[in-house]
Amino acid sequence: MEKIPLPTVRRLPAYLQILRAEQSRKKEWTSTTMLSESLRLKAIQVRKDMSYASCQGRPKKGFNTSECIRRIEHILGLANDCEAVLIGVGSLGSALLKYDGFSRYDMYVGAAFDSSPFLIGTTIGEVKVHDVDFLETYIRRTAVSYAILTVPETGAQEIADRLIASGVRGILNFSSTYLKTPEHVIVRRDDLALSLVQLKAEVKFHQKPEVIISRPSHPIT
Amino acid sequence: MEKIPLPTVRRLPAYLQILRAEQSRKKEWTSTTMLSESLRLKAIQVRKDMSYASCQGRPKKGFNTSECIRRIEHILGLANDCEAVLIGVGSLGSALLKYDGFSRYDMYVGAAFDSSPFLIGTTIGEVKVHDVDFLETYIRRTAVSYAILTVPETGAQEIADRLIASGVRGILNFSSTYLKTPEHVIVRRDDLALSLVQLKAEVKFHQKPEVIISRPSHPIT
DNA sequence: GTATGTGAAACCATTCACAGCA
DNA sequence: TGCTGTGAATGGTTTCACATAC
Repeated sequence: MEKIPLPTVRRLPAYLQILRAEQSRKKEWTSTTMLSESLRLKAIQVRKDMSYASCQGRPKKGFNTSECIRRIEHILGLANDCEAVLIGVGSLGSALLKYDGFSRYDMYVGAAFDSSPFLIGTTIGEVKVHDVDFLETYIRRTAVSYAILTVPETGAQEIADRLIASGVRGILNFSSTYLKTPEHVIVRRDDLALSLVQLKAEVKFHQKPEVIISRPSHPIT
Repeated sequence: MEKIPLPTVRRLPAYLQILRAEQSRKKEWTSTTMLSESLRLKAIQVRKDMSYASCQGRPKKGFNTSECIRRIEHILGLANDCEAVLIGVGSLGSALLKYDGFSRYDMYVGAAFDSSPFLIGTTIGEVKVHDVDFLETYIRRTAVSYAILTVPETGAQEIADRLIASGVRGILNFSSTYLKTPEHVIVRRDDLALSLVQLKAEVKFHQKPEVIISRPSHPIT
């Protein structure tokens, strides 16, 4: 199989979303043009990505929607349900527990953890909140590989260490901390403030580039 | 002034965070080594970024912390406070209103908007919730340039259109919708489910690359 | 004609190698 | 020796040009 560039892999979920929408509208074929217009990407890039993903289309028609969906789902490993745990049931943590979007990619939050006696035992958005002392036991028992970290900054590193020691391979970190983790663990940092300031910086450069930045091809928005 | 690569611009806020922490610890000088270890970046990359940002350091000492902070703040345009509005006071919207991290980058949410009579008039985390009908008036009056969109998918495009018509230049979109926007508006999409599935995909490729992906140098985690 | 497919070229970012300075 | 600074080389991604299929 061919080598797929990381940026391409990151765009695949976006294609998947559009393709699924097309499928639910009973469209058998989806063209590059359609995908590129929906996602604001250059048509040529979509075609190249499809080619990397070994999706094959037909001239004049486009790509077979269902087949393409299957290919992408396979590459992303979405075939079967995938559980994540969430640690830190503050306002952001609670919002994520109520969030229903994860199922779009066949993922779900199976359990939440906190140390507050007021929260332990409660259920938020169908997810039960456990005592954080139970964290290691739960992860080992269920062999969960992914964790969503919504704890205050000060506790983030400690919890991360415990997650990793218990076998977690991927951490979605919403705290502003930069976690120290071993090579084999992937951390993705989703810093809300950072998102906003990056947006601001890009707007600034876009309108009056007193500092000139390159705009090779912006990521999917 | 020199052209700064977009990836560099995106790393600047991270440097800023570390530099500020150093400053508050009264460290006059900050070295590349220190920055690179904190952020898990290669030292050479940090130096190159600093060079792009026209920060100049001294051999053996490093970079002057305060001066470097000023440079980066200037490039990112953080000099003065910057307001954003938030639309959609659901659970995620509320969490963001209570979130106190924006001030790290001298930004704040000045007003929130929703259509629910139960929310209009209330104050969440010091931010007042207004009737969404008041949106255009508020934006025009205060000349706000940034908006955080935490509305359900179905309403996202309509609100975006109204924001843009009122003069907003940057939208932080938390809905899963891909917005159609004119060239001059920057949209940054922060899809929570997408983050998790991207994390999963990267973990998958990292452990058993049946599909091989390139790993040039991952973004800051 | 219209849309896919692919090797080559262009472009951008990262890394290297080595220079300079305290 | 330890750290910054920079032009050149490398590596990866996007884009182009053109071939191909219906």
